[in-house]
Amino acid sequence: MTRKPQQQRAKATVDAIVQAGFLCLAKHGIEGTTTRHIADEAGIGVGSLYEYFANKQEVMDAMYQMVVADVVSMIQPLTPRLVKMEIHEAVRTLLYEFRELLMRDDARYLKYASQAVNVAQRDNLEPINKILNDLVVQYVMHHPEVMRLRNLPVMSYIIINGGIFSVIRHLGESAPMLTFDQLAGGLADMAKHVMDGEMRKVDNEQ
Amino acid sequence: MTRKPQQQRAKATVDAIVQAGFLCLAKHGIEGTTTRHIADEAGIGVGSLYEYFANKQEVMDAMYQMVVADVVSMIQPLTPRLVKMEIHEAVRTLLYEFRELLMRDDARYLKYASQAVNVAQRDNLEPINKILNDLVVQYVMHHPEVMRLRNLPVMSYIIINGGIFSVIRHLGESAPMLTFDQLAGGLADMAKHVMDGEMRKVDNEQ
Amino acid sequence: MTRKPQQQRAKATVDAIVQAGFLCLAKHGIEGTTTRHIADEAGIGVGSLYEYFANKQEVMDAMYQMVVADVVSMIQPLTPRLVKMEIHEAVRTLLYEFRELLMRDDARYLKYASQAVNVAQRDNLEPINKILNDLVVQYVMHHPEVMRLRNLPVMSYIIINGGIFSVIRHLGESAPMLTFDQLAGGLADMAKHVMDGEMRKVDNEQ
Amino acid sequence: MTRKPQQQRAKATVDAIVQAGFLCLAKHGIEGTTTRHIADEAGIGVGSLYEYFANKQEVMDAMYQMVVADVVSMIQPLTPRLVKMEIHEAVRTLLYEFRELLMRDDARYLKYASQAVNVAQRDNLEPINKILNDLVVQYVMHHPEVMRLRNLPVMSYIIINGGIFSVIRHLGESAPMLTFDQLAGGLADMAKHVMDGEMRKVDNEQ
DNA sequence: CATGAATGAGTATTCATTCAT
DNA sequence: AATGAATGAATACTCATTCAT
Repeated sequence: MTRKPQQQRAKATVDAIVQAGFLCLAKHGIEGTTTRHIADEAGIGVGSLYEYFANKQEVMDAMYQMVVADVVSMIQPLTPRLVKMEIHEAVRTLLYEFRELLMRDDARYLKYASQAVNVAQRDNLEPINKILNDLVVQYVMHHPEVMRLRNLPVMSYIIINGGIFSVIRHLGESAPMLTFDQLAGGLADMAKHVMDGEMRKVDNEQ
Repeated sequence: MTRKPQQQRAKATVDAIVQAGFLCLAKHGIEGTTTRHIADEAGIGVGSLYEYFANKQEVMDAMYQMVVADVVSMIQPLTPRLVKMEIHEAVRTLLYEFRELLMRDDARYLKYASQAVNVAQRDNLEPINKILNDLVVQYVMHHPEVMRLRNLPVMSYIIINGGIFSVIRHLGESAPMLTFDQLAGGLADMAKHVMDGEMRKVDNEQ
Repeated sequence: MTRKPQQQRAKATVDAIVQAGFLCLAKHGIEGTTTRHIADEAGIGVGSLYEYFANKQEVMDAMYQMVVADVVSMIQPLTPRLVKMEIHEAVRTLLYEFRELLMRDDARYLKYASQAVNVAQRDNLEPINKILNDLVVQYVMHHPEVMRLRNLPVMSYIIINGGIFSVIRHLGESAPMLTFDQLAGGLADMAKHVMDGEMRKVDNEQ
Repeated sequence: MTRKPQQQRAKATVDAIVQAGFLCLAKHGIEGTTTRHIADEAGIGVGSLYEYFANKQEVMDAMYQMVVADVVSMIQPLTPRLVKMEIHEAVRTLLYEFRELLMRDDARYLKYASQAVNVAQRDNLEPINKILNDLVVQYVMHHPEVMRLRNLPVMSYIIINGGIFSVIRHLGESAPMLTFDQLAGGLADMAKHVMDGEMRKVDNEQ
């Protein structure tokens, strides 16, 4: 029977397990990670793991929640600053922060993301989508001229998804042909060009 | 010891196994796919599978080879036509063909791509990278004005990777908020904007 | 990952597995012995076997170690008495003790020895060789006249190896033409004759 | 259905299979030898193997028969010469011939003997026992004084079995401490000593 | 006669999960 | 609360044997 951790010690244990989960994933890959690995890495017995998580999947889920939460809490405090920036700088800033998050703690999250199966399937990327949408919305509110673009949702979708994947792929490359700065700059340029181009298109239509 | 299929019957068996591999992957997911599943689906005994493939991974590899080969042989004959098109139309055309390939046979390849772990890691996406590079190179040769862009490699990288992932993600969504046409159009627009924008930038620099 | 048995219960399990190993070898022969046989015979689940032994071979190795240890701890306490005996009696005594060990627990060790492949190859019969050499050395020290024999190493080799194999072979015969007493007496006589004969030879050479 | 080889070609095939059996045993060991290995080595298809042998065991049996036959046909023509020799020389000669047989064809028979499980059990070593008994009987007939020994059967048993095993063990040692010549000489000396000693005993008893 | 393709019962081994202490 | 011992269903893979061609 899973218990809600009520004491201080219990909370620490739960956390240790999730941390251990990331470490194991990085070490042994997703298929090579066993509950025993995780328990050992967390410095507890297997039995104890099952005191706090009903099964292995729940540990994975907790890891996922943590990734999502951390992405959200990276973007949230950043938003006020981002929305005031010009698009080019905003994109670059966000990407650099994103990279920092992915590389933190021995690239824990990058490795997680690279391993994570079914990326395409998960419909519960929602919180991240939501915060990104918020960001877009607020950005638009600070830059009223953008509001005229009809294509905004499509373009956001592409830039966001394409950007995320390009960065993950790039960071995982053993012999990258581009520097990260080139990539970030390129994505930022692209966003700028798209905005300018779309704007111009709207102007011409009228 | 793996045997090379010498008789007609044997060739058919090998093929049936790879086909069954795709089916099983779609049905049970990558972790849920067992050698017995594959053998059953192929209508053969487990032993027969091992007559032609040294282990499970080799079946997976054969599937991968087939995907790569099919992508290549989709793009190759298309190239002459694409290079003559204007960028916007070229991108849209390519994306529609790509979708057709992904959705073929009950979305066999789409499901494969969605499942494929470590997509980011695989450095042996090479044949596909190569054919896409060829396409870019030939496109440039037919559109000399593009040659002036310094940013070409970066932009190709982003559009290609971002585009592939956006499409896969979109096709896998159960409740997409965009139509495929919107997505393809968006990517095409984006490519156009980037080209125009970069061009303008180069012009201004001079 | 193999675990070291820490609790009392675990130690008993490890022992039960090794015991079961001998039983299975006797019942099904070396090729017919499966890990499941052993686990069943030990009254445990297969998984438990693998908690303490990395693989089947390790169980076999543990059995081997036990045989070696038991042979050694049969001879060791016997040595002081043997070295004081006359050669004929010493050989007979040792052989009878050896038989007792081989026949113990339903001839567990005899059956093991009969099955043991590559007996000839194993260079790690060492502990047994060592204790036997010790025995010879100590025997010589108590019987200084023997020291004159040049041939000692050769003769020991022959008597020891030939004796061991003759006894194993004899005990395994379904319809032996000799009694064990005849065999043991014969080996003892032989040792005596060899000693006397070699001694005489040395005398004549001088 | 197994067929008796009636044609010339068929006989050659049967022989090739048995030869291949020895080769495989030497290469892969007894547990690593598969019917496919044997068929491949013999240069035929698996199916063909089963045309001549009902199952794998029959191939092994044929190998065994061949070993036995070869041992017998080594000793048989040698017997007339051996019986005329003095005991010491007879033993040495026989052992050297035995070694030659064991080492022939890349130590094929030695490896077979080292691998052969259950050596001790097989009661059908008979043909070899018989020819050796014949040898002893004929030897006695040529050396009438030996007939007085009561212990003859026991001593033969020990010398023969002990001798065979000592030689096999010695030839298989990677770092032997004795030369073969020392071993053979030692066994010959031993036989001589035993005969002399027993003779003397009989003399004293009278 | 010859073959090699097909087979599937059988084997070693793993690992998430349970539970007695 | 914590643990580690026990478990057994599940999995990848092997190989003697059969049989259609």
